[in-house]
Amino acid sequence: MANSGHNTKPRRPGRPARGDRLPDRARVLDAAELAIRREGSAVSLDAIAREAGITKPVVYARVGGRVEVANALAERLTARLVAAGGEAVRGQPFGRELIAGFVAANLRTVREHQELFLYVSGGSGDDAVPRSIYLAQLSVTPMRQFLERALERQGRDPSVADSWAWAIVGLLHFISLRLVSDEVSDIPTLADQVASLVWSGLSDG
Amino acid sequence: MANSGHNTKPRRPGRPARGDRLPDRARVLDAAELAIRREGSAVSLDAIAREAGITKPVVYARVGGRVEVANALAERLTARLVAAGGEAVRGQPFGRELIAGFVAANLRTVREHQELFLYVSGGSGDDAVPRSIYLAQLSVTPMRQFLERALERQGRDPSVADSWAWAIVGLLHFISLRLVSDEVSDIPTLADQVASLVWSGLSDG
DNA sequence: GGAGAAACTTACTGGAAGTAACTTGTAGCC
DNA sequence: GGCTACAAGTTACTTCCAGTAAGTTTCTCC
Repeated sequence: MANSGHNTKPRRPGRPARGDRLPDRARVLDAAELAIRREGSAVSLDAIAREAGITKPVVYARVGGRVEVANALAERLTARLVAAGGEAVRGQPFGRELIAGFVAANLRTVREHQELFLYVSGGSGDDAVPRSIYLAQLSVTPMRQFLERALERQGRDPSVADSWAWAIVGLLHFISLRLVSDEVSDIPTLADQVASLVWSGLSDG
Repeated sequence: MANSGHNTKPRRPGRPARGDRLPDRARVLDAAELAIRREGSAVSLDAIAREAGITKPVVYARVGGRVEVANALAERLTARLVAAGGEAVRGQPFGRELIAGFVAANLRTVREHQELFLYVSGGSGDDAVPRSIYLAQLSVTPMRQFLERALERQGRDPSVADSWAWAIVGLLHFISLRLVSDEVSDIPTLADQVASLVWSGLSDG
């Protein structure tokens, strides 16, 4: 991160000399995450650009407008969530424990990236809902595949996997919201409670 | 609705004659719903005011700014959702059928008020998340009470009711998102699939 | 009947997204 | 080697919208 920070004096206009390029897409998104951490989820594009040591049109060139920035960050966050969840279930036998571990891994990841989570799940702009759906779909796909395999191993009908995946992603989303906003802080307990619902359901069997 | 419509010529400034007041809070919110139906969830406060036949400062006087309008509409929508859900479960024996009916009632209500649903669940502004939480809490409270009673009747520990209520509300929210955005249209099937998850869970017992 | 409050409208302010216009450096070409 | 075209930036503008201040009319009450 050669040029990060907000103390860089404004460059003269024009193409930079000596072939040195300004921050690339990944750096801009890094800076965006930093700006969000610093200023919260209502951060402006100008602030993001400033954090990256560049100006707004460069953000547009590298990533795009508000929508694209938010989508790109949503992809990053989702990738981390999927990775953490996958890590947590790898090699575990299918059962309540696995689900609790999966939920806990998700919650820990969300807490690590609280402001980012808040930014991508609503952030600002009129497109919060389309983005929510986009964000959700990124999680839904691996979840559905996982459920399909699990259901097939159980000899049950896998056609519900898609609906169940959406349901579980939504469930996780709101539990995460509760975690980052409310005063609920005990992740293991919370994860266990959620797991008990998803595993056994409401029936008293 | 004496003065609704957008074709009213602009009044002269000043206090209206003959003691007739302009639309009250409820009328303004009615107009807001109408404007949302017409212009979608990115509607501006000016457009809402115009729809009500008034001007922006009156919206501020009656309801408040963007946040307050969105919250007020969220309360309305939630009230309808809670009413529809309560109606669906009244007198029914606790079981999978009841859950499916409850979910279906929710989904039908959301579909009736698609744009309103999209407006309150993200709409615009930086406060989408606080509002999501507020909106959720309105649903969570009755849901928690219902679950507490059900769990007690089953002789189980009711302390999970709060987490479960959040989980179920989130689940419903995303299933609703999927309904209004995706091409999923068959509410009974969807409701049944969701009910099967919430009732029996993932365990193959 | 006049002063002050009440209930409006118009007009302004400020911030942020998105874009046009300008500036500087580089590369290819004859 | 100079000239043209393009590449890669910044500055400055436009537009839109939320929120608010200032102005206008009517009502009320002494």
